[in-house]
Parts: sequence; C-alpha cells; structure tokens
Amino acid sequence: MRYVKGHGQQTRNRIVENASYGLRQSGAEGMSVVDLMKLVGLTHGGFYSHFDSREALFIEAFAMAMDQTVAGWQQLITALPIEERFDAFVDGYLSARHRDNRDRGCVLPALGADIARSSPKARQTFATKFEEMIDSIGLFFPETAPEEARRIAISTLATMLGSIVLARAAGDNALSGDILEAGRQSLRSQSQLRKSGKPRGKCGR
Amino acid sequence: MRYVKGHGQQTRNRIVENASYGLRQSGAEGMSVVDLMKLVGLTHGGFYSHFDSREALFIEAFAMAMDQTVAGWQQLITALPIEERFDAFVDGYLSARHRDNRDRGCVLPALGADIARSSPKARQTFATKFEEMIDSIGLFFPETAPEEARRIAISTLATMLGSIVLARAAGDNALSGDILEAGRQSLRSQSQLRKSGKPRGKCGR
DNA sequence: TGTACATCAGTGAACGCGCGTTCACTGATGTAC
DNA sequence: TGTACATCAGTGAACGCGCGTTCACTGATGTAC
Repeated sequence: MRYVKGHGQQTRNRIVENASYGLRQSGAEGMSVVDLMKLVGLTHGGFYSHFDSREALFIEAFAMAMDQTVAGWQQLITALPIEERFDAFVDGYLSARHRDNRDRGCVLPALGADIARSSPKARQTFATKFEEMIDSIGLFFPETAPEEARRIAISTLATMLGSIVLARAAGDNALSGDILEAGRQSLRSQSQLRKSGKPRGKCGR
Repeated sequence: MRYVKGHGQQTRNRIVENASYGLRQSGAEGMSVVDLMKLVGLTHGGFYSHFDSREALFIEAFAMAMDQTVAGWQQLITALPIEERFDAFVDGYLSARHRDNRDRGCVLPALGADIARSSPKARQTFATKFEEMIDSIGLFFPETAPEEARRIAISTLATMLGSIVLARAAGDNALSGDILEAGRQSLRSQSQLRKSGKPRGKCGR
C-alpha cells in the first residue's frame, strides 16, 4: 500500500476518529479492535502497526472525543450574538437530537462513568480537558467573578450531562421529554436570575 | 447442603445483593459470574441453579440497586425535621463519602449510562423505579404544585448524578472537591430561592 | 532511464485467555415406609 | 425408631466463543545505483 506520503498517519487518524465515535456509542468496553478496524475498512492485524495496544488507542480516542466536544461547543457559540449563546447552548445540549446521537455528542454523558474506572493516564486527560470545558462555558458569563463563573460552569455541565444520561436511560418517550424539559427550565431560570442582577444570597454555614 | 428450609432462596438473595453492589462498583460489563459467586462464597456452576442467565440476574440486581437507593434516601430523610431534609439530602449525596463508595451509593451515576445500552426489560425497570425516585424527592417540596415539584425533583437528580459522575472521574483532588461544592451551592441557592417564596418567572419561548 | 533492493502499511491465520454456560456428579437433608 | 430413597443446592471439569495480541507474509511504493 503506502500510496502517498503520510498515508500511514492519515490511516492512524481515521482509526482514532472512528474510535472516538465508537467509544461514545458503545462505551469504553463495548468496542472491539476487530469491529473498529472493520469500520475503518481494514483488517484487525494492521491495528498494531499504529498502536501499542487497545489501551493506548483508548487514551488517544478519549482525548479526541473531549476535544471534539469542546470544539463543537465553540463552533455553535461563536456563530451567535453573545446574549443568545447560553440559551442556544442549553437548548442544543438538552435536545432530542443530542439524546439520540451518542456517537457525535458530548463525551461526558457517554463516558463519564467509565473514566472513574480507567487508567490514571486517561483520568489525567480528563482532568486537563475538563478544565478547558469549564473555561469554555465560563465565557458565557463574562461579567461574573472568575470563581463564581467556574462554579456556574461546573454545575451547568453537571446538570446537562446528568439530564442526558437520564433521558437516554428513559429512551424516547414522555418521561425522556420531561427530563430534558426539566433540565432546560432549571438552567434557564438560573440564567434569568443571573441576568436580573440580583446578588445571590450567600447560603450555608 | 440444603441445611434449612428456604436456604436456596436465601442464597439467591445473597447473589442478587452482591450483584447489586458489584454492578455499581464495576459497571454492567465489569462483573463476571465467576467473580460474583466467589464474593458470595460459592463456585460458579451453582449460579445456574438460581438464574437462567447472567442477563436475568442483571435485571433483578439492577432493580434491587434502584430500590436500595430509594430506601437509603427515605431512611435518611425521615430521621430529620422537614425543613432540614433537603439540605441534608444534598450534602449527603454530594459528599466525598458518596463519591468514594460507588458500590453502596446511588445507582444513577454508577449505571446510568449503561442503562441506555441495556435490554428493554432493564429500561422498563429503570422507568418505573425512576418515577419512584422522582416522587420520593418531590416530598421535599410539599407546598409546590405537583408538576413543578416533579420538574424540580428531576433537575435536582440530574445535577446530583452529574456532579458525582464528574467528581468520580476527577478522582480525589481539588478539582473533584470543586465539582461537589459547585453542585451543593447550585442546589442550595435554588432551594433558598424557593423558600423565599418569590414567584419564579415563567421563562421561555 | 532502468533495475535491484529496502521499506512498511496492511493481511489473515493462529495464540492464549477469560467469559457465560452446560452437565454429570456429590452429599446432606427431608420423606416414605 | 430405623432404613431406603428422593430431592436439589452446590461442585468443578469441560464446552464454544469472542477478545486482544502476535507474527510470518504480501505487495505497492520510495530509494540507491
């Protein structure tokens, strides 16, 4: 083979990319090397020309899935005027379309629970990229103090990923719709309150 | 064997109970029949005296994990005066202890993503028991209209499970602590707002 | 320019392994007489 | 009360299967002369 220069690298990228989709679709344990290579259009033996092990690919594919997730957000976000961005982000995330398309969707609901059981390297990747996610969401709140923007970003992500996990578990029915709607309403009303400029009461201890 | 009457049923219960813990610890795919039976103190062959298949056990163990989760909440809740219940529930759920004890913790962060990939029977179980969870949380808001109590219950659960998923992925460090704290603050400030009796603005479309 | 060789992505049979599952068997108990 | 038999939870070897991984090989391309 080796048709053109850089062909090997290109194949390698295709493997990682397909793995990034397959992982989100089927979970960390759900995608075999044979199935993956079939998807790419090659036989399984060639896999080890590109990667030392399935685990090594997992690390890379997971990192790509995190990157693609953030990139998707940023693309959506920058196409809209500032004041519409947060609502559009929430509506896009908590949509039936996102619920029904695991493979191209956010990596957090798809692989979140798996990461806790993964290797230290994968978890380090998570920690680094998750900080990027937080910063990315934090841009929605330019007028808020950094520590509070960070808190809001984190709890927003938690609510969104939790809602998608529940909506996917429920399936495609009234309950699933209720779950998405509950998440949207909760995030929207919190957003509205922030916009109205009311100082939030310091609560607790 | 067969030492006493009902011994078989008792063993069966021990298998389901251990599976309910093992599933939450290791995920739907992570616990083998051999490992499970070792935990119970028996050899693997005996498993099929009690269950038709691993899948049949999964259904039952998952149902038990859902039941145990709700039962744990109700136990915690009824031990406190009404006005302290919600905060205590949130603090207990979004605690380092819960993060670090997957096997006895809430089934949603542990198995939520797996359910979407499970059999229709398991998903039906989820839908039924999840409604019980919602109703259980809804009791925290006795003065709120039922539909709104339902929405609040769902989004509260989503935020909590999402926070635990993220905190477990992060591990046991500052980021993990930030995630738990962000969830607590978000849920508390929403709770405070509801208590202050302000009519929430109908937002949207 | 033409020829011989090196390179290396990709092939596909084969490997050991752990899994879920089956099955002939064991042996302590309950039951019939 | 004592004996023979039925019951059935539990044992552990064995099964087929799919998995991740290895390896000798292929064959189109790049390179040296």
